[in-house]
Amino acid sequence: MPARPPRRRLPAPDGPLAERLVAAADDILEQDGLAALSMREVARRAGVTHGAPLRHYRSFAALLSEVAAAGFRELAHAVDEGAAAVPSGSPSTARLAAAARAYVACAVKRPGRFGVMFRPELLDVEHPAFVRDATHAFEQLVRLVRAAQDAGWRPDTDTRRLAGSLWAGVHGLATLWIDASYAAVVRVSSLDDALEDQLRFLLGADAAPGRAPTTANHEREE
Amino acid sequence: MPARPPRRRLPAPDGPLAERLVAAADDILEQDGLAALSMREVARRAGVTHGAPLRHYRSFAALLSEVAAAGFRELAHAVDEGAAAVPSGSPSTARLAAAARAYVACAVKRPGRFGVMFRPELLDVEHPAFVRDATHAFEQLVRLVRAAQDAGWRPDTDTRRLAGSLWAGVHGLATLWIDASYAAVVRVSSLDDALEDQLRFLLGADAAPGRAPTTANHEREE
DNA sequence: TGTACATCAGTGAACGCGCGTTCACTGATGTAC
DNA sequence: TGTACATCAGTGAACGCGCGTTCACTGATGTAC
Repeated sequence: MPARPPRRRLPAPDGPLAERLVAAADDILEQDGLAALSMREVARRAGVTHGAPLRHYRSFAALLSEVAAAGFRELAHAVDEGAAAVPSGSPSTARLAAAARAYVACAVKRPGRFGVMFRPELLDVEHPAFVRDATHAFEQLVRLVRAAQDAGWRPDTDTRRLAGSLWAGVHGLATLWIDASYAAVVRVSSLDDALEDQLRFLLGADAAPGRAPTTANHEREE
Repeated sequence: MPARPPRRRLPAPDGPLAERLVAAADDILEQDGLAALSMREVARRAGVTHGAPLRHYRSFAALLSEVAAAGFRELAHAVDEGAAAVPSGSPSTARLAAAARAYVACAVKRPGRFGVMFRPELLDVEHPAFVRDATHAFEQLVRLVRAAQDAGWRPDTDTRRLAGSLWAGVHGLATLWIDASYAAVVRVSSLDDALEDQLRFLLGADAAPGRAPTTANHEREE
């Protein structure tokens, strides 16, 4: 009977476990979706036993809140980059349109994580990083809206509320696209098309000038 | 030792079990939320053993699809009633605004069920009643949009796409309100306020004339 | 009116599963002396 | 340079739970004769 081999430590993992766990959760969300996400699966993916994560996060909800916070950070960064890439001198709404495109692209690129960010029943909504990063993302949108107002767009509307309206308009398209409801009933060939429609609707033709509505099909009563 | 009492049939339930199961699922969603919803809990609530539902629905997903279909039917009905209550002679967008208010009211009244309607991973998205009722609800919106176009609102935009844009704009507010994200960052005192903002943003001042934007607070750069 | 039979909705035990969390432990590491 | 000690991240067994689905059954009901 062979002697039981001495228990060895695995080679050092590639980083502090706390961060690797968040990365593992992201992987699971991207590859297998929210339904496959659990504390135990995260531990498996990170190469530790299922008790280990609880040394770093008080609960599964706390880990998910960290995942959501990271999602808001990446979202804010993508939106910022999108808006910053618009040349100065563009119409007042052009930066908002670019921000909206970045928002939707980010959501659709990682729909699982995006979903977690808006599922408070899975999260600890008091989690400091979550509150901080979600708030920060919205404040950034407020700044973009304010700049557009300073450049003449809807100057008489309350800035935060205007930001909220724009957010809801863009967020609605993102979620309806992700859950496949939009494409199931609106006859549209791609998300890009739907998004440009939405931007023209929300911001006007200046913001999404690429396609003129020449193909409009106004279904008239017979 | 007392003789075991003869097993008796319970008194006849108040309706065919298939329908009672959907009603029980609705109850659970309303009272305890989606997290509490399971095949077994539905059976418990309906007063039958947990095997019974499978005589009527092939799977839990099939039952949920029936719940979602009923949700779309009720949504379509509420939207229709809301739009129909607008007196003729009102501005072209007034009916759309009323429809949007009904949509949001319906969503917020039963947030659990509304959530299920847009969670394809829980449903059998090929379920005939689900497909039929979801499609029908959207087609009804298309008719309202077409009527508004006939009355002069955005006449040069493709009707279905315009309906899709409006839907996304209203749906986004509903979901962000339900998951508490909206109120967490936008300073708004009630859903009604947020909704009127949204309608003014999406449809213009004619649609939501109640509140003039006199309290606008354009946060200017310092 | 009575009897034999088929139907089938609902029962309840069982299967096999994965979950979040707890907890006594081990063993590598860093620190104090 | 060597020793004693405390720390604590990670282990792995266990707890108790609920889940969706299967399946042989029972027993009330409707039908055929």
